[in-house]
Amino acid sequence: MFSANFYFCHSFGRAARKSRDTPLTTAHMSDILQKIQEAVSHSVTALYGEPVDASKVQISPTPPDFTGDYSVVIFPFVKMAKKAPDVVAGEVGNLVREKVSEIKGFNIVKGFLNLELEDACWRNFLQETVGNAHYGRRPANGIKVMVEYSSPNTNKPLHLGHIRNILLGWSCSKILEATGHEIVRSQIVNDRGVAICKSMLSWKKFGEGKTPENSGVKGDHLVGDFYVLFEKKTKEEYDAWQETDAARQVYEAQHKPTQTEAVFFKEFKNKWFNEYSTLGTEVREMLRKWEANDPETIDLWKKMNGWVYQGFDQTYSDLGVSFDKLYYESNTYLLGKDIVEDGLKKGVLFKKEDGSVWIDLTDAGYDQKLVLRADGTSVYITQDLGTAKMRYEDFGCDRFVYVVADEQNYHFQVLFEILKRLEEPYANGLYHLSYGLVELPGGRMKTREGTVVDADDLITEVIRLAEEQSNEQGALAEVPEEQRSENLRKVGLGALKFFITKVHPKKKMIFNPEESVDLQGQTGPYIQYSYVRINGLMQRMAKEGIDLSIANAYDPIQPQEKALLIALHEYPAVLLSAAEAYDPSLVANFCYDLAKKYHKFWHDLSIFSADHAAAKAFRLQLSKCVGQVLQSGMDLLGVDMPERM
RNA sequence: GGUCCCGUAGCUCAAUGGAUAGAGCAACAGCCUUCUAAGCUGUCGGCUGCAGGUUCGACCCCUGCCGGGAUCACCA
Repeated sequence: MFSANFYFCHSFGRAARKSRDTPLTTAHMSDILQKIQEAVSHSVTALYGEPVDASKVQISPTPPDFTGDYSVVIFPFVKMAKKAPDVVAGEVGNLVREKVSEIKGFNIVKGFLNLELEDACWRNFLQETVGNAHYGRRPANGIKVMVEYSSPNTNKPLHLGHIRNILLGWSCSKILEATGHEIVRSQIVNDRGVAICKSMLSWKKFGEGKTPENSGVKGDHLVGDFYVLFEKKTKEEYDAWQETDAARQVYEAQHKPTQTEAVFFKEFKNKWFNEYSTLGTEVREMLRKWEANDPETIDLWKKMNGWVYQGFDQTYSDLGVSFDKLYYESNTYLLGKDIVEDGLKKGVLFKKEDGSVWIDLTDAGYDQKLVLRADGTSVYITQDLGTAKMRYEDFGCDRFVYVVADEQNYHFQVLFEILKRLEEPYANGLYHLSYGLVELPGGRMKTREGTVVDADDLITEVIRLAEEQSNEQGALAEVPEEQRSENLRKVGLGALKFFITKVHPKKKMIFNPEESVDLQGQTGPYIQYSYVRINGLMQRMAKEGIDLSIANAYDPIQPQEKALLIALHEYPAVLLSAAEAYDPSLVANFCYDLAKKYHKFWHDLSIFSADHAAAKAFRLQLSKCVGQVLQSGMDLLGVDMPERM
């Protein structure tokens, strides 16, 4: 099937540059793709008389089944050349080869010009990369970005959904940082409102003085337990109420003909809570007292939120994430009114007869949206308008990334649109990193059905799985306990974090607690394992005092080695794409691909017992470089590498 | 109903508009006297939801359908 259009051109003019004695003066690998693009551009123009933008020349790694390192897509030039694709490829190939001394030869397959680079290029690339701890990273670009990646409520502990949110945000912030941005990591804590009041009231009525200290329950869980208890007590009250004469009268007077009693009372629950419930009345009273700064209520609120923060801090610390700036809703929920004032002045907003303030976004495909109630109090979006401005004033960031689930897409579209119309200076730098919800095999997680996967439980479980696996292997049997548990932590969390970050953010993901966090195959531990193998090599290398300087005498480079070199060479471009797309999954998939190639290399080729000293040195150097890049890439996902496993 | 997102192997996920759509899991069959087998190799598995269109070339872009989800609050 290849016979008609498959031929090699290796032999053209080889003699002059065949000698290995004098190393080629090559361009740095980082420049070579650009050099090829320019050469193609010039060649096409010279041959066919039409200008071609060098940056538009498509060049990509040659797929493994074909010979070559990089391939140029020739189809775009076929029309201007008025010749068959393979003829064009041959003509362009010859000219490009003359212009770029690093090209050893080329072949043509169905309109693809496959270029093979001199091994010297790759040896040089390895040498200049292996010592470079910053490989792939870019210098500061002067752009300041705030990433808000956690916005928990303080009435219950964090769950699996928060974990995806946190890991995505953390990873994005690391990727942006690596590509030269200055980062401010922020959290907005929803520390006020009716939810926390429910926990407070519940504790006050039924708590019997329980604290995290005297009960041994982690603070956020303790507060969450009282929230659940409140819901339970409310349900009991509601069930009892339904038996009363008052309930009967309400049902008789208000039910629709088609509604059974059960259906009616199910739908009536909110109304009942707001108008009939004793607990409802008490909790509203508590909220009122909070808003009135009642000292006793504020004290309780501070105490219980304090417990929650201790708990959150523990979970954040377990996940290895941190924040530069915390915002609290209790400080921001009144913000935004000045912006509304300003918007009215500018005529962007308008006031209805009742005094409420609105914006009309129907021309942008949205609806009319309330931004301030008639009584002058804020709604959700008012607050976000205010905090946006406050953040800008606090830090002067050029860009703001909100990591929030996709159920709030509409909210952010509207928010950004309003800020644009108000001509806020930061309005064009806003980005909603929207991600799909995490679902269980049976559907969404439901608090009421008790299917919520708790963050702390999950972390404990993945570490337990790692330990179980490790015990089967027995590899850590000799390792001191402290170091052992540290490695197991890294493996367990590596599995969890990789499992979550490898999925494209926009996609909703199915999380099966039984099966999802594998330790084999396309997983975090698979990648960590390749690092551990490399680490073993490095220790032995240090012990034996091996000199890597003869690596440059290695020849010829084997396909398994070339595959690694090409992958390593892609790394900086992967980071750039990931930063531009706010997409950690690109980095995750790159790391997996690199680890896979390394395992193959390990299996196929001997390292310490290589035939020649140069081969040994080269392979060690290559391994070291792979280890560096894997560590660097996984660090951007928040994954630490164990030394042993 | 309007708007937005997602439909790829039994399952979980990949694939800057480019070559024969790839991995892992599950199932089956192999590979440790050798640098850690959490590894490697092989077999099995597909009308990329359907139908058109644009293009030299479409999983990818456009249109229309069909499924699934989100959202359209003076909740956050």
